Amino acid sequence: MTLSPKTRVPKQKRSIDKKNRIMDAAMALFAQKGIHRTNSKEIAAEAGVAIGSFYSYFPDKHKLLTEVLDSYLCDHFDRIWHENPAPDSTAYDRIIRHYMENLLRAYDTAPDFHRETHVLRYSDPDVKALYDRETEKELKQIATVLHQFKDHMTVTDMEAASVVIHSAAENLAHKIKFMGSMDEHRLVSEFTAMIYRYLSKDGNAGEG
Amino acid sequence: MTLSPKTRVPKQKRSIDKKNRIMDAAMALFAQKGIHRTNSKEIAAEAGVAIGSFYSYFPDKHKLLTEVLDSYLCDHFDRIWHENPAPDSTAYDRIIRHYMENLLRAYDTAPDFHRETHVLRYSDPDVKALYDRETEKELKQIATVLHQFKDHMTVTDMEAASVVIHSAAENLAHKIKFMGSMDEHRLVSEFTAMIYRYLSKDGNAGEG
Amino acid sequence: MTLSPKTRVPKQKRSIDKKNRIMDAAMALFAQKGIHRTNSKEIAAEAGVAIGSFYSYFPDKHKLLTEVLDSYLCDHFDRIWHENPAPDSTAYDRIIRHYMENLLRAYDTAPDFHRETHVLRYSDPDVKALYDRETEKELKQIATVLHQFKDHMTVTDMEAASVVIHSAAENLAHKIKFMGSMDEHRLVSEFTAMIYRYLSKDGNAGEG
Amino acid sequence: MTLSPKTRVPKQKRSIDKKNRIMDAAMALFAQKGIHRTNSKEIAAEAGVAIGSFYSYFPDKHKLLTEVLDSYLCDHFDRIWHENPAPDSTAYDRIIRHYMENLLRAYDTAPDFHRETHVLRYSDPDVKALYDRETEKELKQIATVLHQFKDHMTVTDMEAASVVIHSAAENLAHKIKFMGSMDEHRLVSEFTAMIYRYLSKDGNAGEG
DNA sequence: TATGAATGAGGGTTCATTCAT
DNA sequence: CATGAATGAACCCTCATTCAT
Repeated sequence: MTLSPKTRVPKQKRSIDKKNRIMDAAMALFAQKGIHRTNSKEIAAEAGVAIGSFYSYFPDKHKLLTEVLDSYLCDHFDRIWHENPAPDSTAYDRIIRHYMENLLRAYDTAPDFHRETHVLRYSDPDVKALYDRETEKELKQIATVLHQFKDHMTVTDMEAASVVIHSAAENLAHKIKFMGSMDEHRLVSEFTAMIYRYLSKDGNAGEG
Repeated sequence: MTLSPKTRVPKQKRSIDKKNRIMDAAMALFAQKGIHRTNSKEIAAEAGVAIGSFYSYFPDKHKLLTEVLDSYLCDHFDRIWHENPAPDSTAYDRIIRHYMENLLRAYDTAPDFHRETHVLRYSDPDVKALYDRETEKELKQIATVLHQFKDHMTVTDMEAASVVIHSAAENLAHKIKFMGSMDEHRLVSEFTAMIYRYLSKDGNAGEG
Repeated sequence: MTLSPKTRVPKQKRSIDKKNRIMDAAMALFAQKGIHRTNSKEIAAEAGVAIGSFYSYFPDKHKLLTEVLDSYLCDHFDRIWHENPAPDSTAYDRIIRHYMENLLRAYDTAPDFHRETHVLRYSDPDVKALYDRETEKELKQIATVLHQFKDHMTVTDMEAASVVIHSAAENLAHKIKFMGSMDEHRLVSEFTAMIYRYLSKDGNAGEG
Repeated sequence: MTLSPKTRVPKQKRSIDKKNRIMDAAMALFAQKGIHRTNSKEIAAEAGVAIGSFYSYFPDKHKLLTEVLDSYLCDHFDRIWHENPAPDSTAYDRIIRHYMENLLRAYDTAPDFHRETHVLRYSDPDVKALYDRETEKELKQIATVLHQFKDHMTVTDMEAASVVIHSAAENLAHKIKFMGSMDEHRLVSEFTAMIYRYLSKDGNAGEG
């Protein structure tokens, strides 16, 4: 009886389920068929919901996308950094490899969805904003780790270093997960080597 | 890095016949307004051509896109590798920096078009094929350069190294050119440092 | 023009029960946003009532409209004829001017609502029926007044005269209240002159 | 081959026919079923045209309406003032009656369409603009006529007089043509009497 | 060969009304 | 009786592509 906002704010369990059903259906279809090859009617049908319900939970198709993406990216971040914590070790190469492996595993939840939204990053301001937020969070984490080892490192511009490392890792993950580039194991090893030698004061030691 | 500096056939200023006029118009509009916000009528109008002519030169809109992209990527490759040949030097860091700078300059011709097509790479098989071909060419170039200096390098899996380097460079270029990430100069320096230390047998020397 | 000055039952401030709250809300929104730009959910929300309740008081949106209009038109009539009784005078021009002024004042209660429903008169049979009833009442009043002064008048077809006068007055009111036509005062004076000379046996006397 | 405007400007005979077919179909349907009960597909179907053609001639449904109305109102004006010129007489009442009769006849072309658009006058700015222009033209004509007879008239505020007369005539026409009010002949006579006595210096003469 | 009028499937969104809780 | 989630027909409009001229 309060002056209701235009889109329903689900309060009852049944409703929350429904909103989630729509989001799940959307995520699945976006991944399967691509985002702009999926229309709102299909999403509603896949969720087992009338088209009218769709529009009572989301003001439009685009807002649905950003809500799904928002939720996905939060999960994604947690999977990289919280689900499987880094080994408490001074073997930096272990930490680097662990990071890259976690990153790759994080993509396994919904690689197609990630790919489909990632491409919108460059053309859709709302999607860009969400990815930028995610990138900021990632950069902060990387910078924190770099800081811990700063006495053993040659790098001085930590901020730039974070960007370069993040950028390299991200695109490598995309090559592996989106394009099936080469053997994953070989690339992880090479990436680990690259970052290790880049950071390490004496470039020779390492895993093996 | 002396690979055939054969003069690049200038593909710009080719507004000679109708087909080329259409391709130029498409490229301009795709860059300006985005690929799926540009419709075939607009392209024909911009090219000063009837919509019917459009369809006598291209079976459909998608084929137009791939032809334009094909031509663009050939140019792009030449701009990176042939337009401004690498210094004949053993100062590897110079060569690395030179590569990254050339790469960034190559994007300046049509950054918006590059961005717009790049995103389709992940969802459109034909676009993917063209980018894959381009990537193959790039990897071969990088591998060739690595080979020249293999005695001064720690790296053994050259193929993996090429992928990792290319991947890092490409994404950094995208961050800089598509997203306006940080200061270009700082990132180029940091990238150079990363690759240099990664490859170099003794990780300490370098530019400065 | 002394027709029963029985005190008008104040229909405003009737926000007592749900049904009245809904009717008030509807009237306000119809006026504010236009009738077909107002949907049933908004009315329910504005009334602080569930949409389900709406439909337990009114079989459909259209019935709500006609009930609101019915009530409004009764008010409207009272405001013209009972609220501010005509001067007991033989100066006919005074009486004419008084009528027109009362009419204009009556519109001030809810000009936007009046305008919005008035237009439906021509396309909606139920709305037409209500307005026709209202018009009948008005015509009767005008005829009664004309009758009182029949000895001083040239007019013989009183029924036709009533229609012509009512019609002129009504449309002038709409021009003034709905369209902001010209200066109200000038038009009222000119209308008074027109009707006065039309009715009066010697066309020259009058107010000034 | 000129940079084409978004909606087709018909140049060939066939196209002009088509645009006219659409406008005629729209006018017929608007009259028959009401403006907002007529959808664009129906109009296209009635005109024997694909929905896509509809939208190549008109940017949207609303523009179609205003174009049809524009054309209709120009016709309407001509029918009142040019088709059947007023008698060259000094019998003012003849002129008044002639005006009212012409006005009524003008409505006979498309009374339902007139009614349907007239109601939008109060809520649609573009429709209002067209009707306002029409009203201006009418007022000018009336003022011109009044001017011709100014020596025989009592009225001094000609502008206000024009508005009052036009307003009375218009609404009377609506009552007669839209609502079937009373006998047309009686009302025309009474209207003629009213205006004649209103204007005439000695209020007694006249037709009969 | 060139033209541009014509096509119509398809997409996003609204809202009056119902009915299970 | 009150609630508000659910429904789905209906609407407006776009645009890749065809084909008669």
